[in-house]
Amino acid sequence: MEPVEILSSRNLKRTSCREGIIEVIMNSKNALSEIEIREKLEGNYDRTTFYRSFKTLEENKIIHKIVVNNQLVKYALDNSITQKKEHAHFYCKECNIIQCLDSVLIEKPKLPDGYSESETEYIIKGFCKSCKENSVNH
Amino acid sequence: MEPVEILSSRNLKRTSCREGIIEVIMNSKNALSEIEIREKLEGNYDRTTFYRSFKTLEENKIIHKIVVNNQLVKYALDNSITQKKEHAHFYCKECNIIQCLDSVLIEKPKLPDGYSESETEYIIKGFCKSCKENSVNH
DNA sequence: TTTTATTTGCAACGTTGTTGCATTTGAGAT
DNA sequence: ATCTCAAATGCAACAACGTTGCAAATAAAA
Repeated sequence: MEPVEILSSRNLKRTSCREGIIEVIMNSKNALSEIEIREKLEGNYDRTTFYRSFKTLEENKIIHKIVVNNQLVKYALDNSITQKKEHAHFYCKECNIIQCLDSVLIEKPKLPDGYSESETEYIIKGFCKSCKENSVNH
Repeated sequence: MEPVEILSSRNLKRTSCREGIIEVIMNSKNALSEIEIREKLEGNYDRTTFYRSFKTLEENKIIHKIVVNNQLVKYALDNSITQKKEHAHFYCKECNIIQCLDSVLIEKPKLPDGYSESETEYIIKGFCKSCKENSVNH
């Protein structure tokens, strides 16, 4: 599915900023931060526009925000686009990459009586293979 | 265990700020934000001191930082103090309270070959019982 | 081409968190 | 009780992240 189709299917205006963000995220294997997206993007947009675009895309379930910690936020395509099930993410503390752990699924947990769930974040932090191999302490 | 004992067991200087933070967190049922802790604290400390105290307490596994999202961070006692197993947390989007879900344990996930895990965040967001009951749409 | 609601860019602002440095303080030694 | 010194604190300045209001520009439909 093309970025333009995704936008129009949600009745969102086709603007180059939105289109570009979707395209960059689509073409990336891993989740990307605001800065990483801006670097890969053609045009030069104001930070405000960026934040508002992210917000719109998130509200319309086109992208998904992954909060690694209070200082690092990354974005990936929403499951409704990728057709994936709810899954955990892996964050490498060395190379700062986030990848989907498609095999670690998030199951509906048993909540206390009367509680309801809307979203769940499951982030596993550690070191990826290449960072461990290149590390000094082995 | 008293705050003073906890500090000395980690070879940390006993300062009123550290002691106060530990005490406030100990006496709270739920995780607390920086502002909530400051409100309940006797003395008046500089924000810098606060952040450095949190950092020290976290590094020494006395408290644990729970990142709800990029704008909200809360602190709770570390599992090494509470003797609890790794568990998920519930965040109510209405009253902003975080509580431990002691019954939702975090199991060691199967990671790709060569990967290692150091910490895991599992946060379930939604609405708690009293907020759902008091809500308009029912 | 005209119209209109939406989006963008800019300026200003608020919050969160960090750094460098002088001063103060906790805690062990005297 | 006092001295000593590393460690902790307070202050000022700064950087990054994110938001708001408003005028100008633009997408999309008439």
